[in-house]
Amino acid sequence: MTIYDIAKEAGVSASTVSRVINNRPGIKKSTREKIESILKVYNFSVSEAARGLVNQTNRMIGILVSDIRNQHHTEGAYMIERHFMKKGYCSLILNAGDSDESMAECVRILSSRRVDAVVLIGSVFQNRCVMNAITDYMPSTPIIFQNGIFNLPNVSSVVSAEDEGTAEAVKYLYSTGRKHIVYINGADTPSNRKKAAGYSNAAAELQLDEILYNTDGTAKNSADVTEMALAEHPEADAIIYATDLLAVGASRRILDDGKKIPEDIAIIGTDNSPFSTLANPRLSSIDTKLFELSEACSSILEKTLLNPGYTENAVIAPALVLRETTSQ
Amino acid sequence: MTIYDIAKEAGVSASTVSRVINNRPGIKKSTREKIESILKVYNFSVSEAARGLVNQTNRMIGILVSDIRNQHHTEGAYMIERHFMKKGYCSLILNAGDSDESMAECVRILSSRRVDAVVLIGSVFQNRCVMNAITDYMPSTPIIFQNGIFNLPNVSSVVSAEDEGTAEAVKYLYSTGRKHIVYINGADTPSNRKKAAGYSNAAAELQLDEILYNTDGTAKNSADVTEMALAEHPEADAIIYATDLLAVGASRRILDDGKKIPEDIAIIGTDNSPFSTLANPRLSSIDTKLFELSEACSSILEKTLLNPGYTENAVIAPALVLRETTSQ
DNA sequence: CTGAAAGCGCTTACAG
DNA sequence: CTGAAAGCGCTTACAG
Repeated sequence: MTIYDIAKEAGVSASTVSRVINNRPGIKKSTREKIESILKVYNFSVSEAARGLVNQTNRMIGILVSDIRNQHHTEGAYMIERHFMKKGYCSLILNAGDSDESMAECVRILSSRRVDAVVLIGSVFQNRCVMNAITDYMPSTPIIFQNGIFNLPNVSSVVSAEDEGTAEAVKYLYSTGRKHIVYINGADTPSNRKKAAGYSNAAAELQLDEILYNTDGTAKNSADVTEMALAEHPEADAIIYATDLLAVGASRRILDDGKKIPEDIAIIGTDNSPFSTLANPRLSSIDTKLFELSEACSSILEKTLLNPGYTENAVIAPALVLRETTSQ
Repeated sequence: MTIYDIAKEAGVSASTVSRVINNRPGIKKSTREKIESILKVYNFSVSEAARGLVNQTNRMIGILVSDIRNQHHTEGAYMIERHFMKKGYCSLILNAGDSDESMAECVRILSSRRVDAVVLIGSVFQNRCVMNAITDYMPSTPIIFQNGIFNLPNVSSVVSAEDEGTAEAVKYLYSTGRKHIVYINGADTPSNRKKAAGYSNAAAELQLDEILYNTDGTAKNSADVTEMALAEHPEADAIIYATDLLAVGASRRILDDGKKIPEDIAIIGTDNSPFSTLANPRLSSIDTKLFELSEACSSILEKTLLNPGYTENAVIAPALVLRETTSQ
C-alpha cells in the first residue's frame, strides 16, 4: 500500500495525498477530508525510509553502548530515546561490544544507516579505532560523547569529574580518621583510570600510602581481590571501589571474614546505583550524576539537531552520598 | 557521496559500482579492483535506506520494551540485537511506556519504519490496544511475543510457566514445614497475575490459607506492605515475592524488625536476577529462565525471517534456585 | 563484462 | 487548489 493506491482510491494525484499527509495548507477541505477518511480506512502509514530519502534525513539517531544489559549505560539511552521519539526520531541502539574494532564497525554501520546524529555512551569508546572510524565515516555527523572526549570538530562531550569525586571520597574518609585507604579498581577503561588517578592524587596530597588493586570488574573477583588486599594490608581501615557492584560483591566477603562495616572497614562505592540502597548494609557511594550526564547529552543533542555545527563540552561534578558503610 | 560519484570517478556506470558493492559475479577483475580502491579512498558506505527501498526490506527489526532501564527486559533485547546485527539487521529499540495507548503508538511507528519483524518483550503488551494496533498496522509482519500471547496468525510466542514456578515454590516451602505462606505481588501485569494464580492454586491444593498482598512493584512499597502483612499475620513463616527486587527491598525491613531469615521467615524471590546473589542474605529465587526465553525468541525470529509465515509457540519451565533465605 | 532504463515510495518546485 | 515531472540513492532485469 503506497501513496499511489490512496491517490487512485480518492481520484486525486499522489502529490495531493502527500500534501494532506504532511498537513500542507492549500487543499480544498472536501478533498482533504476525503483523503483522510481513505487513509484511515486503510490504516495507511507513510514509509519513513522513502520519505527520508527525499528529505535527506531518516530521523534516526544512533546510540552506541558497549552492552545494553548494563544498567549504567541504559539510563542515557533511555533518555535520548524517549525524548527524541516524541520529536519523530527513532533510536538505533547498538551493542558495540568490548573490542575497539567492533565499536568502530558500529560507527560504520550507523553511517550506512545515515543517522542524523550519534551518541556514544561510556568512556570505553575513547580509543583511536573509534576516532578514526568517525573521521572516516562520519566526519560531519553530530556526535555526543557521554563520559568521553574526542578532539574532533563534530563531537560534543559531557564528562563526569570522576577523579574529583574519588578524591573527595578519600578526603572524607581521611577526615573521619581513616589513614589506610585502599582503592579497588574495575575493568581497565578510561573512566576507571581517571577514578584511580583521583585516588592517587588525593593519597599523595594527604601523604597516605597508595594501596591500589585491580579487578576484572565482576563482583566475584572483587571479593577475592578484597580478601587478598586485606591480607596483605591488615592495617587497612577503608576501601573505595570503582563501582557499586564491586563494593557490594566484596562487602559480604568482608563481613564473612569477621570484620565489621564500617567500624573496622569503611566502604564507599561509585555510581550511586540502585545497588547502593538495596545493599545490606546500605552502601555509601560517589554519585557520578548519571542522570544529569544523560540529561546534558540529550539537551546538547537537541541543540545540535536544531543548529547544525553546534558543539559543546560540559563537565559535571560528582557528589558523595553517605549511607551505612561509612561512619562520620 | 553516492554511487554515481564513485561511478564517475571510476569511469563506469552506477550499475557496475552497485555490482561490485554487492559482490555480484561477472565483473572484470581490473574493473572491480579499480572501483574497490575508489570506494576505499572515499570510505564509501551504501545508503541502507535507498537500498531498502528497492530491496523491499530495511533489514531492521523493531523491539518494544516498556522501559529499557529495566534489566529484566534488556536481556532479550540484547540477544536479538547482537544476533541479528551479525546478519546485517539493525534494531530499533523503543521504550513503549506504561499505557496501552503509547504501546500501540509504538506499533504504528514501527510499521512506518517498515521493520522486517518486531519483538515484544514483556507481558504488559498483552492488551487489546496493542492487539488492535497489530491487526491494523502489521497484520502480516512477523512478531515474536516474549512472555505473552496473541492469538493472531502472524505472532509467535514464548512464555514462562510462571504459575507453575510459583506453585513449585509454595510446595517446596510447605515441604520444609512452612504452613503460613504469604504472597506479595508486583505491579498489576498479566505476568504477575499469572504468578499469583500459581500461588493461589498451590495454596488451595495444600489447603493453606491464602495470604496475598499487592504492591506497586517498588522496593520501598514492598518493605511497607511486608511490614503490614506480618503485623496482620503474625503466624506467617514464609513469603514469596513476585520479583527479586521486592524481596530484597523487604528483607532488610524484616531483619530490622527483629525477625530472622530464614529461621523465622523464609523468603523466595522471582527471576533469579543479579540481585539474588548480591543480596545479603543471598536470596532463594524462582528462576523464570529469562535467558532461555530470550534465546527461544531469537531462534524463532530467525526461522521466521528465513521462512515467511513460520510461527511457533513455546513454553519454558521455571526452576527453583535455593540460597540462604530458605532452609531445607 | 557493462550500461541505459525503470522502479522502489515518497516530496516538492513548477505550471496551470 | 491540484497534477505532472523530476529526483532522493539505490538495484536489477534487459540488451548488447
